[in-house]
Amino acid sequence: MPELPEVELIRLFLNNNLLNKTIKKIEVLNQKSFIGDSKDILNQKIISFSRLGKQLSINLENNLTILIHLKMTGQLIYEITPLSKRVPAERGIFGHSIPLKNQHPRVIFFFSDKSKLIFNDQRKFGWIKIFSNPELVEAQKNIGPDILSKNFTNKYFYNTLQSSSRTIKTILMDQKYFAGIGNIYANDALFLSKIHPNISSKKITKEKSYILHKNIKKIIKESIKNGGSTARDNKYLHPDGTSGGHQYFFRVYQKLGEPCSNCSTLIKSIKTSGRSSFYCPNCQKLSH
DNA sequence: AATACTGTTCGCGA
DNA sequence: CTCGCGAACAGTAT
Repeated sequence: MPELPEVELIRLFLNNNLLNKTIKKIEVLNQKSFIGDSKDILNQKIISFSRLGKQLSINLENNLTILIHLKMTGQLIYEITPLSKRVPAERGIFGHSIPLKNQHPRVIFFFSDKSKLIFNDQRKFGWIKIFSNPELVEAQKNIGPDILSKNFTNKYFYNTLQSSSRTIKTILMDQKYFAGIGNIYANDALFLSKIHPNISSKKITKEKSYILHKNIKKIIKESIKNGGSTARDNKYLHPDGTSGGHQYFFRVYQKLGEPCSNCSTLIKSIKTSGRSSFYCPNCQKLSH
């Protein structure tokens, strides 16, 4: 479920709450969700958190990394007692508590102070893997520059778009080119840039590419400020169980049949290599 | 009741 | 190499 903004918010939360804590116990409730030997990370202190695109790294004292991918329905929920010790989430102005029902715990980490981090994952697509440094580099070598990194330059962006005739939305969501964009932010960034999702990537002009590059960064940062997107069925929650607020600012994503905020034409939905694309047929023409 | 849909990515075969 | 499509899985909506 989560894209870059949601994973980044989780990273910030965990950095505020879990830094320097020691892993005391790990319960694996679904074998498929945890790859590696949990004994390797027992009694290890957490020294930092990092992120590449949608992947979250928990870096340990012994140089091993716990790499987490939440895929469609993964959640990380942090429970601590007493509650008063919890540092609030950075969740924007709309955050409110969501009752934790229909959870699907797959892996639970217990820490020295009795707090615990629960990995929920309804559909079991997500995973947690243990890596050494060289293994991590190898595992991430085919992932493109993170949207928020300085390597995500305008020039690299345009050159990449020129390199393929697949649809622009497919390219935006392909993590080997740029890391972090998923279906929500691809839809809304294309709308803001007045680009049809199914136009051939190499047909994007330099000027349009510049606008799209700017809008991608804008919308990703905007979502982080708004606390990320808690869309259908509360599949994204902050680790303290509160909701995000960016869903109230969706432009076209899941807005089928609603009027375009720009011209009031009704939003349409089509498929782009198997995924739903939402767009305004008036603002986002096929022939730009 | 059966089918389609869902915030993701990987592997297969063309 | 590139591409599109189904699979991995569980739940809800039509």
